[in-house]
Amino acid sequence: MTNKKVYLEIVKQLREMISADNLKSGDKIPSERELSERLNVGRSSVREALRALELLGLIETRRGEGTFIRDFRGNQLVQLLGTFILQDEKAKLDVIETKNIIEMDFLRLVLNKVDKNKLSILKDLVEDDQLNDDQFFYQLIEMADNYLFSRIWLILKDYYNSLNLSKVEYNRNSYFLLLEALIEKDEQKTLDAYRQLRNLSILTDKY
Amino acid sequence: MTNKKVYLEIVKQLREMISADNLKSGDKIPSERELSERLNVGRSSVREALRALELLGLIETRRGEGTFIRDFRGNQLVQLLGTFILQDEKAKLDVIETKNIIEMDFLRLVLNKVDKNKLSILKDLVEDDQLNDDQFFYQLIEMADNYLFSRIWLILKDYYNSLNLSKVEYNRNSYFLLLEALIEKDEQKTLDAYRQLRNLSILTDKY
DNA sequence: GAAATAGGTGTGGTCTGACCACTGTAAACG
DNA sequence: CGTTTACAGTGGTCAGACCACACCTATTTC
Repeated sequence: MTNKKVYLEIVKQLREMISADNLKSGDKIPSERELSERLNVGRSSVREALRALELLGLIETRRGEGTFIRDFRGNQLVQLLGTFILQDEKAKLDVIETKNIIEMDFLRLVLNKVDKNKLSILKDLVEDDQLNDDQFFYQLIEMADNYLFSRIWLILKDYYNSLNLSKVEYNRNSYFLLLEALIEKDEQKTLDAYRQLRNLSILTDKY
Repeated sequence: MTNKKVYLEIVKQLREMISADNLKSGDKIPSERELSERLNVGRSSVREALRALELLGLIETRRGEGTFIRDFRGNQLVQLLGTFILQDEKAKLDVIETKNIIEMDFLRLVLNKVDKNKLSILKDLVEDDQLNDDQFFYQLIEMADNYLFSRIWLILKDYYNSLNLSKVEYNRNSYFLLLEALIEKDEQKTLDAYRQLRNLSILTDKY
């Protein structure tokens, strides 16, 4: 029964190894040759496993040095998938809609954790034209303090920007209104300000 | 300049090849040996690329037959990542919070496109205990008609399930309340019903 | 003639050995 | 003591070999 693929078994072994030795990001894992010997498999099989994990962004290899565990949290794999998937028109509309929804979500999150100081600083930045739209929302999303959520937004942002939509010129005033609404902790007003910012009306009636 | 890794180049080539030939899921891609020859690289490098894509779930290989493009939609990569990544507690909380937020989002989406027939059918299914929680929400999310959003939820669901949280026993009644609220197009009532279903209260005050 | 069989071909799966490019370090040198 | 050099270890790549398996086809068998 040579049923199971060796490289998958190696992936599994590696996972256990990492867990057992409590390895963290930055730590070195055994060399390909050593793994090959220890696990009684060919080096090519080890490499297949490592390359797969590398593409997933779980490890990092440096020639002449070795293979290291990576900080998983920036899983770029979704972007990889994105370039494979996003194609038809409906998908584009979905991106736009989803991005808007997510942005409203973290506006609500921010409402719960309003930090007037940070918002004030942000206001100054807008005043000095220091930020573009992405950067503005990135500042906000950081306040929401949810890493996973940030990731989703970052990916959506990339998707969105890759759509090459005609850029709408926003006026600074819209951002001010939004920030003020946040400071006032007024959800309705905040979301209204957002809709105005994005020129939303019909489709997103409830949003 | 042997800078770029060959296997990454192969991944890229494959992507272009798939795009150019308009290959869809189920289609066969050239054999390892043929790719090796056509791209002037060693077969082992081709294999490294293919194994990586396989682990990502983008292709499927069948010994004796060949390598085929897979239906991307079934993202099993999440499980892999899940077991690798989700470690610290904050990350887990983020997953939970995010999943809840997303679910509320598509409840709102559904509110805009209420289809009483479908909701009625869903009600019957719940009545007959045909669905578990995931399936219930999957039915709802389909009504929201946003593929990208569905994908995000599916991923979150997988993450969530890989957390191995103690299962809360939901009672059917909560689902009924939720469905009724949807049918009535009452946003407040819908979200309240959802919170009750998930036993949310404090943290998600605004939600 | 139809069905069962055997063989051939093509495919992925794995291993081995070889060589290259690069890094870090210890030994040799000045 | 500082600099240079040589070497060992590591990842990167390739070529060739063999195995296991799936499929098709020609042959045999009934």
